[in-house]
Amino acid sequence: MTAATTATPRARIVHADSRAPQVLDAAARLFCRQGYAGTTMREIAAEVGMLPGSLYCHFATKDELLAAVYARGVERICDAVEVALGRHEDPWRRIEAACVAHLEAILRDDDDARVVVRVRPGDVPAVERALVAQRDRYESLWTALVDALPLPPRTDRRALRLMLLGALNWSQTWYRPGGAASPRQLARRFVALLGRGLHEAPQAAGR
Amino acid sequence: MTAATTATPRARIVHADSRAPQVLDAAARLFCRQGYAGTTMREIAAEVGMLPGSLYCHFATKDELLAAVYARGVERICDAVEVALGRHEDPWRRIEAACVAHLEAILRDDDDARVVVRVRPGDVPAVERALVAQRDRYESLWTALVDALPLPPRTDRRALRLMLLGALNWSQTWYRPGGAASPRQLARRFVALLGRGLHEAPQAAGR
Amino acid sequence: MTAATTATPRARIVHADSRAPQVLDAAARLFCRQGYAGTTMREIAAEVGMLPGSLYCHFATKDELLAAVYARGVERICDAVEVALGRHEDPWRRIEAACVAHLEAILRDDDDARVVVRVRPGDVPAVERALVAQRDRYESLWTALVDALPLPPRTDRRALRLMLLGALNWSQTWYRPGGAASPRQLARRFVALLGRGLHEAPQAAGR
Amino acid sequence: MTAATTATPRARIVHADSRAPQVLDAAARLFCRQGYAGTTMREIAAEVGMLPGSLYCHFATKDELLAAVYARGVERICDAVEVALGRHEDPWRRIEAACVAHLEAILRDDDDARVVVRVRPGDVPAVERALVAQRDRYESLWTALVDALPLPPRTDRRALRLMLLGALNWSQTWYRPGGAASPRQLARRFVALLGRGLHEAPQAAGR
DNA sequence: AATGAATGAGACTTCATTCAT
DNA sequence: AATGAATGAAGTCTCATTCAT
Repeated sequence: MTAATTATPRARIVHADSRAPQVLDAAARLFCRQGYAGTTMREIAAEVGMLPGSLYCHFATKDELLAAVYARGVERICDAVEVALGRHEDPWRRIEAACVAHLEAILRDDDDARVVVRVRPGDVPAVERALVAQRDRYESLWTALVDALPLPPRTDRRALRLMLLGALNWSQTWYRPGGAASPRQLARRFVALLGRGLHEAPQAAGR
Repeated sequence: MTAATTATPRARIVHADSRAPQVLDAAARLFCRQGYAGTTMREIAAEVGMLPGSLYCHFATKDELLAAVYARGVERICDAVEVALGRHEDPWRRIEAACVAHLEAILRDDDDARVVVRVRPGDVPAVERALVAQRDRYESLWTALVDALPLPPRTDRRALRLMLLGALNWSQTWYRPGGAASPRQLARRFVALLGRGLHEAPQAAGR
Repeated sequence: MTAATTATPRARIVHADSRAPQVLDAAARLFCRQGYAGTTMREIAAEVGMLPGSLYCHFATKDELLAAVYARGVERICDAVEVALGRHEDPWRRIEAACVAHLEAILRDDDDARVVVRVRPGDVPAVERALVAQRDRYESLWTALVDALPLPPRTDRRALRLMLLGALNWSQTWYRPGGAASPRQLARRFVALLGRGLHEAPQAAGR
Repeated sequence: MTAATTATPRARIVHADSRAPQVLDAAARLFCRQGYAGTTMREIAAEVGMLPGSLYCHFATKDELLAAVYARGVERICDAVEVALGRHEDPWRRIEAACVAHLEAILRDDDDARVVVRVRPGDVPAVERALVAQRDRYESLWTALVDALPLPPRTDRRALRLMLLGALNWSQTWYRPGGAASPRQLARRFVALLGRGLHEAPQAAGR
């Protein structure tokens, strides 16, 4: 943190009492609970205590509202991961930290982040490009992380990245808070499974 | 055996040309392309060349139509995996075969199977129970597969199962046919990544 | 009753096992419970254990089905009233007996009779004529009954008839079986109220 | 008091030209012409020159629209009767006035009032309670009116009330404007029939 | 006499969105 | 920035009815 301290809000010329953020919050909450197509503008408005028409003071269309939520979500995950990365230098430690941050973001109450995993860009053609671009920006970060790993020769790094992110993202499907493992533990176990190798040492059964 | 036997088992007044299967096909196609909420009964009907109301001769509600598609999908994946398993005895070979069968089912043109991965049961409360029950039936098969693996002591077998299935299922999100790797190759790479161990040092084991 | 005795059914050429009567029963039951517009052919069919299309083996349209029920209903009320009239000669006794018979018919389980009171002919233009004609046939009977009463000069006999029948018919709106008074009692009280005169004798308050 | 007062009490952003009343009018007109089940939202909308969906700006469901019409109807009848009662003190005069007011309300062009008699609450389960409650409110007024009558001992006052109201209400079934008697005349005749006593012998009393 | 599938119209209702105020 | 009313299209589903079998 630099000079600008807590009390002094950044001088954005947005009316201080704009309720756009509230709208985004509500939309995020509903999108990630019910999906995009399963959520109506009415519901979002009701959640904020507005009338449906009023939403259009802040966002031109439902699609754009999603895009805004999505952007915030990617931002949050990026931030979380970057903060986590800042604490480690070892490549395996770094990827583990990234997994923990990613999983915490998409499993906990950060609705924006969860939307990024929940909503398929292809379902909203009008903004598909924008969504994919944002998601790609984030995933390139993972490409770098995986590339930095010291791996056995001929390891398929792309498959590794996809496997890891896939496992993490899919967990949103079955994870329920208060379950056996916390997001942090879960992330670590996934990484451990990959790192250690599962073929029993002695048997070397292989093919 | 008299005259009226083999050819006409009991087809008497059965209207053999029910178009229910076509409806299921169309529904599966659209559900997995556009999602459940994003698909309309109108579209399904149009795809079969029926009027929307005619769909209700075969399925009482949209929800039930989904449930029927879903059931067929689980059936198909189960069958595919079981057939694949029949060819192997070694636990690692078996799980690899299951991964290949699973991935081929949910990435190729088997729309029913793809719907199982695409649609979240929680999005359709009216039939959530039914969907989850079917999916669970299938997943228990995986629990057995993972349990059969000879693994280092204290390996978290649940995490392993979730990781593997998660990675497979999520691939539906990004996979495009004609890509770099076929479903079969992809599945094998995922399994290989897990089996070998990626830490450089004791890379001795493996295939 | 003439020669044709009980065991020998009149030689109608209707197939003895026709289920048309069952259909009529079911239709009557539902029409008088839910009204005409509020009852569907599906419901009627289900009540008889048929499919909707099968109803059309017996009745060409829903309207005609109503007309048939209605006809049976008028028939039943007429019969009941005529039987009741057969037992009395005194005009007041006769009208009281008619009221009792009428009320018992439209309040008890005779669904056909109840439909006659429940359904407004005007709601079913296609058969309105037929319904009204049948109802009129019955009401002419009441005109005769009222005309036969020895009444004070200048009594409005038409108003009397309308009032009496109106009170009787409307009771279908509020009457619940098992209530304070039976249909028979109720009918008698109505007649008594009319016959006795309610102005208190001595006061002669009137206008 | 400053400038901005009297003329604009609080009308600020109130869109004064709501068409809800027009919708109610149209609904009442159609409900009492065709019955509740026999009337469609389309028809109502067309009658007001709206699109069907626009009706839902004002009423959440067809049922609620009926409830609103019904409420207005009860209100109107109550008002009419109470106004009529205000002019009389003699109990017989009062009940006669009530009958006249009631009958004029449900036979003339007050569609709201007519709906109250036309529609059976039991046909619309979702709002049955509300309708019955309103109707009961009105009928309690009649209980009081009848109780106030000086009647021969042991007269069944409940039967009297039901008979009178039944006769009045049922007249909606057969009455056609421009007929022999006006609603006012009809009501008076009904009351007269009850008051005088119709047995020939002691016809002394009366008007 | 009855079935099962389908029709075609239309039911009620909801959707995202617009716009004058 | 927000409202209340409205739009126009479309949503799921139901209706009476038809017809080959």
